[in-house]
Amino acid sequence: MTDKKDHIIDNAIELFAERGFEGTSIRELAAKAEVNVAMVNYYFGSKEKLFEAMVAQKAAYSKGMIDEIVKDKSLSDLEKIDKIIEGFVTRLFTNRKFHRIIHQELMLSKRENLQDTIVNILYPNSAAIKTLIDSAIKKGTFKKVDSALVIASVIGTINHVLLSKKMCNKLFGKEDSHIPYEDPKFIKRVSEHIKEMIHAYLIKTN
Amino acid sequence: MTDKKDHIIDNAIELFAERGFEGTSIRELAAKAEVNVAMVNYYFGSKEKLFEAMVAQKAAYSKGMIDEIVKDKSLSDLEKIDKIIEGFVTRLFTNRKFHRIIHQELMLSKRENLQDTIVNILYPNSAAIKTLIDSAIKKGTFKKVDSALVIASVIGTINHVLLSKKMCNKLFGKEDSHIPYEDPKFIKRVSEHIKEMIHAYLIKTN
DNA sequence: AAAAATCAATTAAACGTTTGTTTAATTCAA
DNA sequence: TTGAATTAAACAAACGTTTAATTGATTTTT
Repeated sequence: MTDKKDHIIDNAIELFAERGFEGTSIRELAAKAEVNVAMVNYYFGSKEKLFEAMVAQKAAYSKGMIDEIVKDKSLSDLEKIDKIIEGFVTRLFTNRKFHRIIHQELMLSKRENLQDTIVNILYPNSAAIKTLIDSAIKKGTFKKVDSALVIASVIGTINHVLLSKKMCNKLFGKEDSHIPYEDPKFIKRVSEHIKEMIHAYLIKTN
Repeated sequence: MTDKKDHIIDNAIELFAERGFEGTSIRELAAKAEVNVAMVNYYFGSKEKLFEAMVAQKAAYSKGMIDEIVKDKSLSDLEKIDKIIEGFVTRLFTNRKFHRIIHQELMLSKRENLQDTIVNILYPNSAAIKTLIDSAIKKGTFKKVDSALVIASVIGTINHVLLSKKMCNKLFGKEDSHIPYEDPKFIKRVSEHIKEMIHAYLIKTN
């Protein structure tokens, strides 16, 4: 059943996010998912193919949204940037475990084919924002900024909060508890910060 | 000889950065460093202790600098922020392979003791900047910003450029070549971006 | 409706490799 | 002659994967 494949993938996401791909054994995974060791290879063929199946299934988490916003003619450029930031923060926070796995993978030089797959999924988002910013600069709406690095700042800020867990626990004074990644207030706090910072940088003051 | 220990550590940094800790075998490392497999355990005791020795040796890469800048009474708060950003960018770019390893480690939930060690090394930097920003806000020099997230933006921007290699190759239009991490011009481009963005956000406009 | 056949799902056990580590012998300079 | 450095070989454990047998529900045949 597809049901069971999903169940294995869900458990794999948990383990890969916490222990890494090479750091997770199929026996650990089988134990956590409460299935026989052989089932993983029966359903997916191999550990690597399980990984690919996971990416294929969860890839949609960042699709579509941005294009819709960019095309919306009722929004100003700045309103579009705001909506994109909000969407980004919400989606990455919601899918943070998968996001963590993706970034572990992007850091390494193993499985380069898979890296290309991931980049092909994620990059269009960055490209769309870049186009938006560059055209607004040409129009004279935005200041002449380094658009590639603006994107690095937006995504980098989110990533730092999401990925460097222990570090940010201290930074946000949550040493004994946890950062409330699920709390809408915290999510809003992050997206408001990014929006305000980017506003201050993009908007001409004269 | 300490000479040979360093030689092993240097090769370990290369491999760990590219293939991860679990993804690197002692045999691969021994082959690359051109030493016998047994030498790693002879010198370091175990693979994990090799990792710890590596961290201990390279930890100093971020020490000191910030404290000196913060204490310098000839600098304004904004000048201090600028100097700190420049120092951060330069140091992390210079030690980017080690930095990559550190962040692989921070993402995972294995070897928690080591994580604490790393956080204890890196966090004082973040804390110092936070104190600086918060006191400048109290003085009225800076706008009332979310200082924890400002730090996330500074470090996050650098990390995104340094860690998500394939992604940033595309973002910076270097698909066929490489991002010139060693090029002073590129390093300056990054630190100028961060400084300008943070300026726009921190400085009161009235 | 009962019996037989079919086939995907599931299992425990074993497969051959690779892993980190250790041993015991050897080299080699002090 | 001593003791650290170095080696090839072996170690047990863990790894991803495969096998071959069994289950159990569904379909086909009687």
